[in-house]
Amino acid sequence: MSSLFKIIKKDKDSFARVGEISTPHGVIQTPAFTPVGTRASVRGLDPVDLIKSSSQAVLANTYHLYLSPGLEVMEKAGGFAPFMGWSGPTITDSGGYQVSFLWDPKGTSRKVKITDEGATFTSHIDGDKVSITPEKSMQIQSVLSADIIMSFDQPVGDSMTSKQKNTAYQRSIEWEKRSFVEWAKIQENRINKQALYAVVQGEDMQSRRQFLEKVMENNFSGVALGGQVIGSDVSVTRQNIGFTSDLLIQKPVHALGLGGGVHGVLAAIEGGIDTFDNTSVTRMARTGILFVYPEDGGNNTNKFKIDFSKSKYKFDTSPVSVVCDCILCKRFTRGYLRHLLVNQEPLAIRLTTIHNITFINSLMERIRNSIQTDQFSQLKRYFEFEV
RNA sequence: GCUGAGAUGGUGGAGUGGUCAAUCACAACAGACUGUAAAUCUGUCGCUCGAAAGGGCUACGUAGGUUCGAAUCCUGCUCUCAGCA
Repeated sequence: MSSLFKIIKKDKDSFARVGEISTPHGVIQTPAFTPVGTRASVRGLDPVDLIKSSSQAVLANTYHLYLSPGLEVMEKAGGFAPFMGWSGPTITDSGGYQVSFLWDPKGTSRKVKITDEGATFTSHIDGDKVSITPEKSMQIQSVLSADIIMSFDQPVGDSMTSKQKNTAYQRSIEWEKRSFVEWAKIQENRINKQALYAVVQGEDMQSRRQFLEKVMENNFSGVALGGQVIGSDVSVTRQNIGFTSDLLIQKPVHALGLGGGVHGVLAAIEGGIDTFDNTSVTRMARTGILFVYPEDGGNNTNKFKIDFSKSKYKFDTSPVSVVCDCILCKRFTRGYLRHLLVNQEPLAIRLTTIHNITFINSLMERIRNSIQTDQFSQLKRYFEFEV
């Protein structure tokens, strides 16, 4: 298991590092972005699109795939990756986040009951009563068969009272311990061994560190940062991640749901993040908001994002980006893209999703190269990121 | 030409005497989007003054009329659509 992660080069000025995560399905060069394919599909893209946009791994979701199509289908397919035709490395989330946060986004009265045993909730698909425990999550994730899986936790939400937060911390530690035990048992009978990451909660550096020390009494393969918002506030991110990473020198660190765009990514990597997922990269793409480089008009003010559905791009014959080499930028104009977006042509989703994933992946490649050549600072300046 | 129906804001389409600057949808514009129930969600959407509360003005084809009061009732005109010739 110790061969899971190898650090190749450390940045001289920060916790950033270049490394390799070796999985049964290939190597992930880190730092890396892992696109989210919730239901065994990165919306709009097929596996060839993913490879062409330099994606190294795909993250799918326990909660969604458990509810539909269900374990029987997943079992027969041999996991979600073969099911979707993806042969590279994979990650699954544990379902903890969905169970806690996504049960009632529309105000309907779906109920989630969380006890020390686990979470019971109503399926958003057919109203069935479903329950997920730490053990169950491990069993499901074994069937989904990702290379890297997450322990089952109860995320700490901003709206919780301090008492609720405390309960969630304690419960998560317990749940993760149980996740670890179940995982260890399951792995004995698996051919392709899965790596298990502990999910670390925490509102500030202190609580995160305490949590980490506690949860790592079990020898998890890696660590995922969850709960607290990461990325969107650069200074908070720096403190949070930079602080904890000194305990994680040899473990791969994943950021669950890393926000904040280009600067959020830079801050997190500076803090020692090795991999991260994010849904807004692909979600924003679908609404026409695309990442652009400084050469294309990206700057600190627009956060390196431009909404190409705006009518001012109607007659624009230039490409989205002169730097990017994705199919959208190589073959089509901004005006054509706007046309596709405004008229809701399905092609728009594919092209914009390819672009945003390509952008983030190539940002990752630049970061890896810059760390290797001691030029990470220059890269940060290029993106107007305060060093 | 006759008969019938109708003309409402960028568009479709509610409203049939006061609570209508006018339901709603779409478009447009602005904003949000962290482990994806998100090709979603939120706001604005006649003009104008105001930070806001709120005020002023102009509006429901057009010209008149009835009424304390009309998008809503009456008459003329213009136009559109359907049926008959």
